[in-house]
Amino acid sequence: MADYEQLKLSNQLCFPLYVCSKEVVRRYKPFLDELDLTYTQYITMMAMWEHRQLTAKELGDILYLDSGTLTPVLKTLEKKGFVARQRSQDDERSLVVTLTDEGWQLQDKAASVPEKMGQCIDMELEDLQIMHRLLHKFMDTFIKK
Amino acid sequence: MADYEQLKLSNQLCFPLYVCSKEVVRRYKPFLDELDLTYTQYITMMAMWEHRQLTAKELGDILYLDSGTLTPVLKTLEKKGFVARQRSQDDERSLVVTLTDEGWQLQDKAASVPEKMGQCIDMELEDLQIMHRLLHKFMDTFIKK
DNA sequence: CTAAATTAAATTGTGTACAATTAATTTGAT
DNA sequence: ATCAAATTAATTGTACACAATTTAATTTAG
Repeated sequence: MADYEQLKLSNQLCFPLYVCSKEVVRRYKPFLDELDLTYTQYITMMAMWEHRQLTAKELGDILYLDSGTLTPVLKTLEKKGFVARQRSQDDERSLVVTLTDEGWQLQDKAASVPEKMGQCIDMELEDLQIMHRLLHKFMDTFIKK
Repeated sequence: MADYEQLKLSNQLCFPLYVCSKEVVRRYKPFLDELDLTYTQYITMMAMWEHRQLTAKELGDILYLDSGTLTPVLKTLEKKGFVARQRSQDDERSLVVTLTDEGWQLQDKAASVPEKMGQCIDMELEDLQIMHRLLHKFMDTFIKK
């Protein structure tokens, strides 16, 4: 007789991870709508604000996204006027992404988003800190090649 | 001068949640390929194995998915022969989902997936347990209406 | 008792995600 | 120096995910 206990959703680690992730992204929506950004576009902009200039490859490494996802996201951000895309002069294979003035200005509007989000999360700070630490520890095990 | 420190990816809770969720789902893939299931189809089957019979509404409540996602997933599972879909006799609005023999048989093949996944995760059991507990605590704050 | 409100699925439209492939460029080993 | 191997984006195809709308059935209020 097989042990099906492990097949229950409540015993999985992945399922609550998947649900919490989706739920938090969903709660960003009203705030990100004001910036005309989706969540994926938002984290892309966050990486750009922090690094000023990145290749598509570097963005993919930072965001854990491949070109199949990033290419359309970057084209959309370009269309919205927040970033510029141009081939690297050193290496024609590379796509260099930079922020436009409008992209930089958006950072001001975005500055209040983390705090607003914090108010949406009904959990003790200590628990959030532990979760933050464990998730980063977990991420560190995803040895990126 | 605005404080942009909070806009760094490393200070976010959502970003590692989002990355870890995607990575774990990605690691399920080789095991789920053997069952001819995607991750979404897998958690749907897990709910069905646990509850034997559910309406689409109940499945959505359990899996935190809406009909826009579930309808095509259930149609695919029906096409693969794992579930049957039929209207409730009590309430024609409701869609009752049941498992086929093949759907039940799949549970045997799926029984080893959780253990195989456990071996893929390079983190101490204690950390995983804490994370599990905190994620469930977090989920409990998503007061479902 | 019936019109209005509610509920449940399905549909539509947009935007990811990711695997696999393709195309262009660069690198490296001989 | 040269060509095979590696690297980088882009493309293609499949499958979600969710907001918003639509359609049909049921419930509720007056």
